[in-house]
Amino acid sequence: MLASLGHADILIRRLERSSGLSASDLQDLHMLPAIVREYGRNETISHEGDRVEHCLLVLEGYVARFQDTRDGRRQILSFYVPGDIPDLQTLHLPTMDHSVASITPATLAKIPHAAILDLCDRNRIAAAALWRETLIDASISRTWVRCVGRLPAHARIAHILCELYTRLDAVGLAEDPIRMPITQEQFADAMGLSIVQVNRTLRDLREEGLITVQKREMIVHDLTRLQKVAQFDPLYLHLDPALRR
Amino acid sequence: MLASLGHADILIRRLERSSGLSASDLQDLHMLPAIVREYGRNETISHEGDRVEHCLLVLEGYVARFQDTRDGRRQILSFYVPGDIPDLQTLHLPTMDHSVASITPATLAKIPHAAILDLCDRNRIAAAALWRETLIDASISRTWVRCVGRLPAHARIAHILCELYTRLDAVGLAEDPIRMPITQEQFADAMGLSIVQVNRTLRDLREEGLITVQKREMIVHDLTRLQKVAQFDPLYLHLDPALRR
DNA sequence: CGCTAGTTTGAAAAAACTCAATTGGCGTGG
DNA sequence: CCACGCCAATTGAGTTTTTTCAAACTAGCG
Repeated sequence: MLASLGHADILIRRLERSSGLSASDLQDLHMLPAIVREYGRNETISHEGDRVEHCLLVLEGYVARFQDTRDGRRQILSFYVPGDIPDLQTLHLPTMDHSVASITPATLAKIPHAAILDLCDRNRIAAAALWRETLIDASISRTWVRCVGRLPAHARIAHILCELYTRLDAVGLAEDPIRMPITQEQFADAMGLSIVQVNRTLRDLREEGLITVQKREMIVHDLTRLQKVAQFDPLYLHLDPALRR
Repeated sequence: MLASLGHADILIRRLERSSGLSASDLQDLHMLPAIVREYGRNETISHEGDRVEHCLLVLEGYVARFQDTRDGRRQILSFYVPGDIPDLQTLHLPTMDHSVASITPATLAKIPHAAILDLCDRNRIAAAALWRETLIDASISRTWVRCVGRLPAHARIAHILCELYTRLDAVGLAEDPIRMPITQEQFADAMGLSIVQVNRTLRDLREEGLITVQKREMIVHDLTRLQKVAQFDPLYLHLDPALRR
């Protein structure tokens, strides 16, 4: 179905928080048409090499971007939660340089590039907010480079946990205990580790009393200490209103 | 000195190629004021945590962005060559989430954010071109995540060589033999390896006849085979005009 | 000529990986 | 309701990759 979506609401709330804009600046977003679709777990939504003409807005569930290596290994490049647009860069780079997949059952809205570009022409403030979102996405990738390139396994795992916790918290989705529907294989593919290593690292973090895991739910017991282990500094998420222009 | 720079030329030429725009669309860029400054080798130009009000345009030399870890290790996040703007994201994220340093003697132009933002308001086409540049930068970071996270040492080194060669070639700077003024320590910090490992890997690549290194100059003998070792696909650099909108 | 920064090599240690087997949870079909 | 099967988590053991440490070597420069 093609509908003038109330689904813009989640995007508006997101941009209000992340860019510190008022809802009135973003009213135009309500005009964006979208096709809403549900996906099962582990469905590939778009492929590296595709030319796309829509952006994907996550409404529900978790989504990831990834690239594969020739020998069939996978590197997850980032996780996305409701309110995120995993492929916003396709607005100006319509050829996908990576793939997108659901990692839980998920609901996504497909919004035509043409509509977003048109909106950007009419509303500079919204345009700047969207540009800013792509810049934060880039900042997250840079920090992953540092994380994967220079941190030992236990710090990497702690880091991704801190990031997910902080990002979910920023959009009001961090219940406690926090649901963490990510498999150990996915953590491994995200942090450049083997499944076995992830498993042992999680055990260690458990034994140190930093987290508890039961039935896909993760309880962060000691965020401060977890951040210390992770060398986690939330600066790169650019969430702090005091640091905005 | 604050001057209406002819230094815009290098930027214009760059955006012409990368965005497929005509020089007339970009005439406005000549209006950008800039402070030109020279730096020595290994000078830190801006620091993580700084709030900045200018962007840096590389006119000459090589520049890198990096983050440090608590124990004093360093991760280089990307390299920049003439025509690049290493911190274009500060337009909308004025707090630096990483540092910038010269890795050779370098000349940079400092361009005030206000002037660029003003230009973007007046010239949509230039604005889109700049947005696009930040998106390519993000794409490069994502590919580095895959590279560092999932490729063995010899593929990582081959990959960064292919990337530098291709990017230099794209702006007409890839002479043959190509000058590669990057130390083994910098390769190590870029690819998440130890200096020793980089040295041994370069030796192996040399022994396989893929490259020659003498006096800081690197000759790529067999780009095709090097790309194969690296699993290098230039798609992520988004250089191909055929793939543009 | 001696200093420095960078490169190179050997050897031992550490981190992480692979392989292989087992366990546990959960949904489905009988 | 139970058994089966599947996917994910877990554990042990041996191997590989990469790191660390230490020392020698080299080239450029004042």
